[in-house]
Amino acid sequence: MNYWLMKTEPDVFSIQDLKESPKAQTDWEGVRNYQARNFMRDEMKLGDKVFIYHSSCKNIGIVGLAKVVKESHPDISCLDKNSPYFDKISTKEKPRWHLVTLEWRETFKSTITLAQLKKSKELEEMYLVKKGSRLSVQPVKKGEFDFIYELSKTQVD
DNA sequence: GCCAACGTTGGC
DNA sequence: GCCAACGTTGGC
Repeated sequence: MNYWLMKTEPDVFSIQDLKESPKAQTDWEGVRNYQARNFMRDEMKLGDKVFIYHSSCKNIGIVGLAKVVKESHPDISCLDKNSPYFDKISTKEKPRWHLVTLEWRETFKSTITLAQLKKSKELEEMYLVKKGSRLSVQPVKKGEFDFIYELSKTQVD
């Protein structure tokens, strides 16, 4: 079992949108960064747990939990001329981009804010809180996952 | 809206 | 293979 964190801009696709998707599942399309793609293509496995993180918004932070319900398959939005994620280099035979399918598990009672994560001694080594970290798909260590998940259960609004 | 940090592109 | 120019991310 591996643990991950995936960023999304809630104005584009929020955890509520995930929850309200058919079967509460969605193909995580639009990732256009090789390192992030490689995590999805090569390392994310069925049943892995994924923190959902809202970025570029009013209330930045981890908002809930999802799990991987389908491993790597092509991100066909890269072939769609009308998609904002269109990529002219990709072909049907060789799509450059791959994704996984996520299923909503829970939405935390309140957002675990980035500021809160940064203040936690236990998370000093977490990739997310390091300067200059921009990866939209990133691994989370088990200890970090457990600590944050515990926070989600104990904190009140 | 600003800007630091990072990634990508393309000329040489 | 280097690196300058440009584009993007994302917190503030």
